[in-house]
Amino acid sequence: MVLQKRLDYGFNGYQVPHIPRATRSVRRRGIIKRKADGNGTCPFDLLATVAGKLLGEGESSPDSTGSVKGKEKGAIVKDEKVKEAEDKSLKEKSYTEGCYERGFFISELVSQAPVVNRSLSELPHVQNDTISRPASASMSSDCSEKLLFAKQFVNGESSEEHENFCSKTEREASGCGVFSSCTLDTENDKQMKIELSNKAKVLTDKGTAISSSKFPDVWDKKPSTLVTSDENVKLSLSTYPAPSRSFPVIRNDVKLAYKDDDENSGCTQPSTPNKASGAAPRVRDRPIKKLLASKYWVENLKSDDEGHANSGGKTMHVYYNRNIGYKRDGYKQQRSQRDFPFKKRKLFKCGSFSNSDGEMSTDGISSSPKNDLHGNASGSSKASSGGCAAVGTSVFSGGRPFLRPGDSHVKFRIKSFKVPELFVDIPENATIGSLKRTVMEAVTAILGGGLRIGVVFQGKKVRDDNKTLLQTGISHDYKLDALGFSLEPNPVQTSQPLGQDCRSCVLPYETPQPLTRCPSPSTVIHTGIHQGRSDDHTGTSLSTFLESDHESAPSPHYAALEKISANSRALVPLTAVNAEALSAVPLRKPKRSEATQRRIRRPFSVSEVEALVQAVEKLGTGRWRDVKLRSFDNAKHRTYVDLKDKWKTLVHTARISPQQRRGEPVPQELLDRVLTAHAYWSQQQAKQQMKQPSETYLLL
DNA sequence: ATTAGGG
DNA sequence: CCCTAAT
Repeated sequence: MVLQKRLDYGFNGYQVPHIPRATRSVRRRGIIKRKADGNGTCPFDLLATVAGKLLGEGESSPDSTGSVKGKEKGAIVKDEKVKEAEDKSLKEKSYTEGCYERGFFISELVSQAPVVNRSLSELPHVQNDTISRPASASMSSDCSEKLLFAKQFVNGESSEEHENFCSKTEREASGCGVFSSCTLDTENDKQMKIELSNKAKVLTDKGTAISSSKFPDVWDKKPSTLVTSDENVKLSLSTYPAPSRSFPVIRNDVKLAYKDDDENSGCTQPSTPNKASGAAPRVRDRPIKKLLASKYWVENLKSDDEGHANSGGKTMHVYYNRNIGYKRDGYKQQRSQRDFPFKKRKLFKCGSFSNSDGEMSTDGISSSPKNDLHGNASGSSKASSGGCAAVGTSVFSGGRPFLRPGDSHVKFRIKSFKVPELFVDIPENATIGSLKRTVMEAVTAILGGGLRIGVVFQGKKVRDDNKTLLQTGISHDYKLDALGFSLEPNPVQTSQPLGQDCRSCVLPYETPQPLTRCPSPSTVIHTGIHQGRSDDHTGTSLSTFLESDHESAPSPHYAALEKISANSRALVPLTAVNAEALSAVPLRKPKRSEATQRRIRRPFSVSEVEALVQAVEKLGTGRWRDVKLRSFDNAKHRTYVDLKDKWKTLVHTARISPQQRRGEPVPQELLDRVLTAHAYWSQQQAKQQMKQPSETYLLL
């Protein structure tokens, strides 16, 4: 499978109302960085894998020292940071939304197509359309192109299956695809192979099949039915293209409203109460520590597909990055999540996508230029253009490709995935390397975060993860109009219970002001429809959810398209407030990677500790500058902040058991002195406060 | 520039 | 150690 990553970077053409940047940009940058660093833990393996391989791995450029360092920290997730990052993503997205899309394309393989790596320009209208979008400068990263072949092995029942697509047997996809290698810039030739263990299933929105373990509570995993057959579905990237037809993909239009943390988002506060309420311990409810940072994606649905009254905006709280932070040690993370689901979940809670389906939009991109008939072209163009779409889609064609009789394998290649939104804001004087890193981080954040893979077949979404490819109709001999994969908001975040809370929170922001985000004529085209989201899923069980979704019903491509267009308009509105918030958020922060290197770590030696203790004993805590002058005046690298921090850690160290201490052991004697001194000075400090309550206390 | 704390 | 907020 090849990923052609198209990144538009919004510098040049994209005109955004300028808004003062947030002052805290620096910090955010840091956040982002960390996020980017994380690899590996994705909600869904497939996605995760892809993202990880494509984005994370191999990305470490030599120059990104900072990044590397960042990894050290990576293990530690900072909720706040994550949130912020996510928020940022959201902001960016909304920001960008409707204006142009950035795409991540996995190009479809055409069997005949000789060219492995296609330049964007080569892409069919749709893609081109996107690319050509005004204002968006598209950068195509040369991602390695890989072909993805899905191969379905015939199981013993194959004959039966052939006859009847709907075999009773349900297979689950137990395996996750593994991409052997995929790096953005390098190793273009590598192939990615996805193997689904026996009983491969089509992963649907539920995404349960895929690493459900990571999000245990979110989805109820159905007990998978295991088939003993040896059949495997293998998706491998191959280099040769398969003929594919494009099918129209429908994309939902989602409006994202971003709310800055600084403005106490309603979400934040409300959420807390909820938590207390004991509402379902869903992720969402979790109050986020600093909700402030949380952003929301607000989806304003004026009308659903059916033309229902607008459901109101849907709020999606997206925390794309949440995972990233944890990635570093997936093991731990997972464990922790299980043990303390909420804890980690917190991050997500607000990030849940309330949109009913969770699948926001799918963009269809037809691989072959020819298939316009079905409106593919239009559909695709719309999709692609629709910067507004919340989610990226991929299109690929299934090729009927090489099927040998008796060989029930389905081979297809994902031509591309679009990354919903990436907004890059980077100084002109930034280096290319930093730009790359920045983009990479953004992409990683998005992919690593709450995305899941959606499968669209013949114009309709395949929601049942338990279905086999055959049951779904995807067989080696299927007509292959279209098999599409889409990147969708991760359902996890959408836990029902939470949804309302978040939503309510969001509401304020959702002010229905028409925002002309997508001024370009193409806007209409861009807008996607909100698929399947007609009903409010809140409270709906997942399964129900799936069933209820009308989308599941096979619908003609074009029908879907129509819907899309209709809905699209409604979605557009964004609150001015939101806009500002967004604009205010610093999108990118190249700084850290380049200039601001983290200082090297310099553990305090025992002698230093001794000096510190002695100084503090005499001067007390709170006079770090004096301490510095007194005992570390020569140690240029020791700032008073360092000394303060060291004291802090010393106190902590002294309080924990020796077994828990790490690093060069500090003599117990010193630690005892630390505690003594700390206690003494703390007492002194307390006394001081008692003496001069000052006006401050009067208030009470 | 410092101080205090959270991360 | 970093990052911020508050002094």
